[in-house]
Amino acid sequence: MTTVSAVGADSAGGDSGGESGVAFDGRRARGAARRGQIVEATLRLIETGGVAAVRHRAVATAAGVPLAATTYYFATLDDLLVAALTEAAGRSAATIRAWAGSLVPGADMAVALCELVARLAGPERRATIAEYELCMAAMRRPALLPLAEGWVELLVDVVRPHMADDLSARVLVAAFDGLLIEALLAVEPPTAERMLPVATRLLAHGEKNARRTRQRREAARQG
Amino acid sequence: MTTVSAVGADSAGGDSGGESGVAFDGRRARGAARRGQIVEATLRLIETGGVAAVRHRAVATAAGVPLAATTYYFATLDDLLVAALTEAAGRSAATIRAWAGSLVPGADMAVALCELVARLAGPERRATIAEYELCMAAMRRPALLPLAEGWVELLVDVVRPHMADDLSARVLVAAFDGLLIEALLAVEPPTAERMLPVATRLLAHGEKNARRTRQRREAARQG
DNA sequence: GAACTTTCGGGACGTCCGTACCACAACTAG
DNA sequence: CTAGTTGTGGTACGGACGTCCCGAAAGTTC
Repeated sequence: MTTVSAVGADSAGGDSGGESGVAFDGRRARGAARRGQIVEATLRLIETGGVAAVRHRAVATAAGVPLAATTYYFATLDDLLVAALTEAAGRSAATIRAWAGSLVPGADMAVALCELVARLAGPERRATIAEYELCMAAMRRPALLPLAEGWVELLVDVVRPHMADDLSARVLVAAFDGLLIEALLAVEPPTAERMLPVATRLLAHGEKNARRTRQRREAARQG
Repeated sequence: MTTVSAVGADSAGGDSGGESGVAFDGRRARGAARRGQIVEATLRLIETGGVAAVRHRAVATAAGVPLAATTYYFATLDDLLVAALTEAAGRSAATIRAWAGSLVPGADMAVALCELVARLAGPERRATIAEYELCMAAMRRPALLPLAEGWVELLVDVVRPHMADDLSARVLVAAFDGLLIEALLAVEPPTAERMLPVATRLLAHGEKNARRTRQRREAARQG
């Protein structure tokens, strides 16, 4: 819920004292909370209206704060988008992490992936589109591009422990991206069953290999 | 070059006469040309500044036409985006068609795909981003979504004659989409070689199968 | 208490936007 | 020729926008 922003206190002036930790300033605490409200409202706004709908006034209304609060915490609209992208990346990684964590060792990876994609393109379609829109926005802003790239790397890192090797993790993420964007472009989101044939082929790099590595991993876990 | 718009004459009033073909109205011809200029300028604008940069005034300046010309041919900005998306989809399909046509029967599909993706994410990066942005814009506009979905189907149709079967074509397009979006999100576009391992695994559905079908196809071509 | 920092919030400025209007030119049809 | 249609383009209007400013309030430190 709370924003774990990487930007920190940038618009604030400067630390008052030296290196001693500021005990606890109630003002800053409430300020951070409000900042989180604004970021969350921004994400909600992107979900309903796209990145184009992100304006100071709209964000202020959605967050229930006065107009000046948005310019106080985010000097420019780009800063606000940076914060939103960071937050969205974190949420997305959490989603994938939860999915990866619920994988059972013996199950078919393609089936699990299709279920994830179907969910992201169906019930959670709006949030997914918001994430992709933020990625697109990042392509045009050199400052945001590393963040978006790190997003992909984060996904790879999240699924890596559940895969046989590094390459398999990258293959899975690539297949995930390909399936997801096509599912998002469909007039009505495809079911997991409909995507399964494609996903199976995408992830079937000779099933023998995969099964052997899987068994090796399980053996290592038990031994 | 010329716009093959599906919208036709919508902002014009109505046909003057009955069903007889209008012989040749020089005004309409020049009007269509100007319309094409405007669409092309819009695409150029999207390449450099994104969909957000599409404004009547900016388009007019880029196309070298007065402001009123843009509102004359496209009643609203959305109409202009529809035309741009249609045009972009056509160009994209032409690119893929050219690529598919240059495939040699025995060559490695993964290598060819990586070269295509490297080109689209490297030298032609801006145009590719423009296409994806238009797709994203389509996700929010019910009127445009079928067009974007048709785009994906078009890609499948284009590569289908070069593939063993229907499923292979869909797999290829999905891998293409996944690789491309990740390549676009990289800070510097990856080389074809760097993507090759992932692409190879994505397209390797048991190499035996593929080789057998390929040989069958070649035999059918020669016999 | 005083002095200071931080947050708050109303308001205003200049700019750019979409769109509409309208007189006029180019052209065709009769 | 006249009448009618179609393209042209300068201009203007109401509104929304990003951003800045500055006084007030809340809170902290001494």
